[in-house]
Amino acid sequence: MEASTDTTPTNFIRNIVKADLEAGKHAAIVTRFPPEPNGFLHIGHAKAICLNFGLADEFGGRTNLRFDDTNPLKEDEVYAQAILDDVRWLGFEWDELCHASDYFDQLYDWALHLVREGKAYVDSQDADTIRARRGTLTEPGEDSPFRGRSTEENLDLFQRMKDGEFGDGEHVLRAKIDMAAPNINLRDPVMYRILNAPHHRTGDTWHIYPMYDWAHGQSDALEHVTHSLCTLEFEDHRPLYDWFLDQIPAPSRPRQIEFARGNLNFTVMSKRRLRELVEEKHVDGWDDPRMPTLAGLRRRGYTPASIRRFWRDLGVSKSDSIIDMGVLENAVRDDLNATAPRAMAVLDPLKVVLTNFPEGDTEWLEAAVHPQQPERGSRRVPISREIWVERGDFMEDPPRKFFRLKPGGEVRLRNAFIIRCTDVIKGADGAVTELHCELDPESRSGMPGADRRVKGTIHWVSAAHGQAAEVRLYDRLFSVENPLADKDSDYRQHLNPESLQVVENAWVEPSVLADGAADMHQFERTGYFARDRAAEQGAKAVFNRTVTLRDTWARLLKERAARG
RNA sequence: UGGGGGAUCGUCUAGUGGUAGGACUACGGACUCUGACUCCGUCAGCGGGGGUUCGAAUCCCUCUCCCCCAGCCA
Repeated sequence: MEASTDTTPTNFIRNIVKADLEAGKHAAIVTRFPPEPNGFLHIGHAKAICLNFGLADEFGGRTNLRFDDTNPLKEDEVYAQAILDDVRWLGFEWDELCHASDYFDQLYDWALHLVREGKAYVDSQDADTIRARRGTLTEPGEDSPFRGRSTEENLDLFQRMKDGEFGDGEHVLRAKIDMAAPNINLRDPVMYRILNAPHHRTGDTWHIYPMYDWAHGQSDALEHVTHSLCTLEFEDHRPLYDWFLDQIPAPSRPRQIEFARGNLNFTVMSKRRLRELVEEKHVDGWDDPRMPTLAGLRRRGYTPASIRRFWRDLGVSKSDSIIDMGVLENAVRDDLNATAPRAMAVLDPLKVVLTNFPEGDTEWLEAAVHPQQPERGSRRVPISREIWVERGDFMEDPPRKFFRLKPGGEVRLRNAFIIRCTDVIKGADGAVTELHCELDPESRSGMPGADRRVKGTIHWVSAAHGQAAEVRLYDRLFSVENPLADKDSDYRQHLNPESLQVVENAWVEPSVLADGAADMHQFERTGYFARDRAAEQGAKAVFNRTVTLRDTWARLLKERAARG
């Protein structure tokens, strides 16, 4: 995984763990990652994954992957499978694979215990009534008329709830705590609801299902989890978490610690909204490369290492944050810059005829797989009389400091020769259709004359050898930083209509599609690209642009334009 | 106006009484057969007001702003 020389930045949770270990509270820590299998994991989940697994790795502890599968109405096996895949892809392996549903029997027994102790009762009010009587943020709730039921009656009713004698919603089991508690979670929270629905793992066995609060802490205790890490919104559930643990003969005593979610700008990060985007076809599935899901990022070309490093570098705290997407992009660039083999691809082709290159000839040039890592060897790149260059690399009437091709100007063809533009050919509409250039044979890469310096270097692909490819360019999914900020408009209104741009006729050099070629490349000067085999229909290769390279020139132009 | 949290460079984050540090971004420069990378340098911050103290991001008071909670969701 990470190089051992990397130092782990500390944070308040790590400090707690360290202190607990030093104090001898635990022989070893146990953490857990507890997703509900009701959707795909996103980059925010990766924070929790890295935190939990990272802590256990660092301190020699264990981490369980536990499916919090207490609501059969929302859950599905396909999500569970996707979650497993994503966690493994991220680079982590769990010690035990657990399910809250594994504990349904134990939970039921403990609930019986609470009933017998007079700490839980069957409430037969309907949902609306329960809600109405819960009180408000400022007013206390009122006791249910069923709150005083006898233990015998509670036991009988609860048994029959379990046996499936009732319809959905007819009764619930509630903890008897305090209807006037200022913390609403303590106003006799529901422990079980009747759901006559099959569960993806327990089938038709159960007609009642435990609520989150009644399942989570107990599951932690059963697994001997020492540090139960969750996000901030559960902070005011902690008193309840502790209360439930106090009522049962728990086999261990876990501690809940909350940290802030990591939000990214220009996207949304709730499963509910991501599901909407998928179901309403605003994107092409959970693994659409524009999605912040791990499946989407993977398809986009993000590497596990870059995501791990991203979260490690950001740290963990309790303050709300919105992380700039640029930070994530920078993390992949960094990783890919070191690992991705280089190649040339032309996305917006303009034909160049090398007038003094013999017709029908092919010359094979040597080009480094990675210029900073000569040990990775070289690839062979063919050139012929006609080549493609990037349309944007030529300007007939260029601005100041334009180092690329212009009439009469010289530029180096990356890995090849210096050429001079001698003619600009235009179509009837005045648009440039073709360039005639003369190459300087002395300036060939690797030859004595190669050290002649020209200011610009551009990439190219031999027209006779280039492979046709489709390239998909991505921009941010939303056009505003925080799509949820405006309470008056729906976040979907802020979807960026230009988040996907399909380039049908790009050309890539042959090495990119050769046998055994990597799926990940840096197309020099344009960005990092991931082969998307799943998207390929016929023979044509498809590439997703993971991220662009930093482009100081483009930024300069933008600034100039802004200044007028 | 109930309860629970939070506020430190643009962003993320260290720092519980002793010169406010790092990372990313931005900016300037060097290098360059990728206007990339790398290297060097620069800018930039303790929400406000009081108080305690020789000394306060840190302790006290007060104000402001932000987030979460009234699912038989998690």
